[in-house]
Order: sequence, then C-alpha cells, then structure tokens
Amino acid sequence: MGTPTIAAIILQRLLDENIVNISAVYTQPDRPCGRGHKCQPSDVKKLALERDIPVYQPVNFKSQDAIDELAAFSPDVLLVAAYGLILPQAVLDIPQLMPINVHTSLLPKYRGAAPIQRVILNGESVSGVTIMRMEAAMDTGPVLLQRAMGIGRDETAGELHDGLAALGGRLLIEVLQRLVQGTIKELPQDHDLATYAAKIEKSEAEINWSDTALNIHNRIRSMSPKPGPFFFLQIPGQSTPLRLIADVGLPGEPLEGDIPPGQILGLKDGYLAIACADRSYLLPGVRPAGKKHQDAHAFFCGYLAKCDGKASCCGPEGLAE
RNA sequence: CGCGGGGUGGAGCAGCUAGGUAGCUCAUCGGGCUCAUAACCCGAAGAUCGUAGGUUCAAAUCCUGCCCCCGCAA
Repeated sequence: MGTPTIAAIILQRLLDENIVNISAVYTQPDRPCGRGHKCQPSDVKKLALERDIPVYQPVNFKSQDAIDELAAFSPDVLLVAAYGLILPQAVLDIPQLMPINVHTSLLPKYRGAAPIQRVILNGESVSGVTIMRMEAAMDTGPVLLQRAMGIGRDETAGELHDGLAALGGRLLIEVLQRLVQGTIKELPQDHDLATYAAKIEKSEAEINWSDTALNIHNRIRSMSPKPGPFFFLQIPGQSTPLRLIADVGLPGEPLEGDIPPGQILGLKDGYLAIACADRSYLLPGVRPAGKKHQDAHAFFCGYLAKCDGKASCCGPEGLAE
C-alpha cells in the first residue's frame, strides 16, 4: 500500500527481490492533476499495472465493503509506505502476522507527514529509516528495524528522499527475511522523545532574507525541488515584484557595513549574491515565475543590467522587508 | 471546457496597450587599454520577431486558427 514515488521505489525493490508474493496493490484513487486537469495515476499504480498486479483504489476504509475486500486476500503481512490513508484497527487486524510501515525518519523523532523536509529544515545532519509494526495512532508502533543515514551539507530534500527510499527498500527486505526466520524483535518507542513533522505549507517555502545564511540554506534545501523555495524581487522601474524560485546555493562571505537584508550584491564568480542577516548567499541560478530556469549570469543580463543590479528582495506586495 | 505566463540575432530581456527606423545587458569576432575588476574603450558580424492566414498604404505590434515551452492549482 502506497501512493507516491517513494512507495513505488520500495515496491520496485520488493518486485526485484521477489521474496514476497504480492496479491494486490493499494493506492489512492486517481486525482485530476497536471495541466488541463487530466487524471493521473499514482507512481505506485503505474508500476503495478506494468507488472500486471491487481490495483485497488478505495476512497477510504470507512466502509465495510472496502475492509472485506482487503480481508478476502487473507494476507500474511500488510506493507505500507506513504499510502496517505488512515488505516483503522479493523484493517490493521487483517494480516496474519502484522501490518508493517516504512517511515523515513529515526522514530520516535519526526513522526508524521513530512519528516524528510523537516529534518533538513531543522539543519539535522542525520536521518534514517524506521520499519515498524503499525498501530492505530500515527507512527507510534514498535520498531522492527532502524538504520541511520547521514545528510550532506548541501543535500536537498529530493536527494535525501531518494537515498531514504533506497534504504527503505533494503530494510524492508531485511525485515521480511527475519520475519520468516522468526528472528524479528520489537522495540517499543520512547514516546517521551517523540517529535512531529507537520505537513509542509506552501508559505514555508518563502525565503526571508532577514534570516541567517545558514537558515536560509537549510530552508532552500528542504524545499527543493518541491514545492520550490521562492522569493520576490523588486526591480526599479517595474510595478510588480518578480517571483523567483531559487536554486540551492551556498552561504557566502560575511557582510561588511550596514547592508539591508535582501539587497542584491551583484554577480560574484558566476553566482548571484544576495544579502542575508549575517552574510551573503550565493545563488547559482534562479527561475522567474512562468519561465525556464536560467543561470545567475543570464538572469543578471536580462533583468538586472539596466538598473545596475540595484534591486532588493521584498514581500509579495513589493514592501521592502 | 480549472486559472495563468511565454515563444524577438548564440543567452537573458525590452518593444505590443494608442501599427510606420530591430532596442538593452551579455556572449562571439577585430582593434585598443590595463597591476587589477561582473574589467574598460572603439568597431564588426549575426534576426524571414514560433507558424499559417486575415485587416491595412504599412504588422513584432491588431484579429483568427495551429504548433511548442512553462507556472499555479490538485
């Protein structure tokens, strides 16, 4: 059971290893998405269809019909990764052995919807994957296997996502093997240490240049590639601010003198330098709203050359921060 | 019929509302200058303005069809 890319990666792994017999795949119903509101199947569904595995897409498990339908498979285990639906106790009771969940954090830290992004936003240097037996409450079940993974200084949420997906696949295989051997051990979580990783709001992707360069770096990494770290730039002579999505860059030199945060400092070694609270931040490139990505030099030529680079970042209404 | 942005020399933009000279910052090439810079100065080359029609004395600009890119939303 799963829906997005990460679930598809893990499913792929299960199929490659061929150690379990997958009777059915559950994923969220197709939703209208993409330009023109065409319905798009989830990544998990696409993969399942390629492999001729039966796909089920109940809206939820509140109806007895949906529960009965699942129970009819009388599965040994229920494997869940980023399914996106709440599974009631009646569903968790269905598998012979247990319902198993793959979670992309070192539980009990970062329970919840967006552990990958929160970990980076908070500037952590380590995360990992936890395989646990599912309970009705969210991400509270006893740990079956857990492994840590270091986070690079410039690693984005997208990169960590891919790394954890691969690790998740490996760990799940290991758990299944041990389950068969009967060597699995459950370790209860210490609920006192639990923290929660709430869903990411779009507004959290806005860059506030009055923050420190390091915090801005973390924010940009955690919002890349989705939903995309953005900010607004007021260019002299333009009535409305330009909305830009930032590349992952790097903190630059400490600022000297009294420079207001958000001010464009110019091109520096091919990077667009912007003032933060404590030092500059160097962006290798940027994507203007509705446009293609362009490198810092091209952006400077097209947008900032006329005003000699005298532009400042601001809020959506053009008010200087 | 979800909403919206865009296609102009090699790159990124302006010009379009009120049709009439191809503009700007770069890159390229030639020359000069400099201890040095996102260097600087002088000069040159390079565009059937996405495409097909329409209106007009005249269309990058106004109208219509089509193609191609992209964002939001989910």
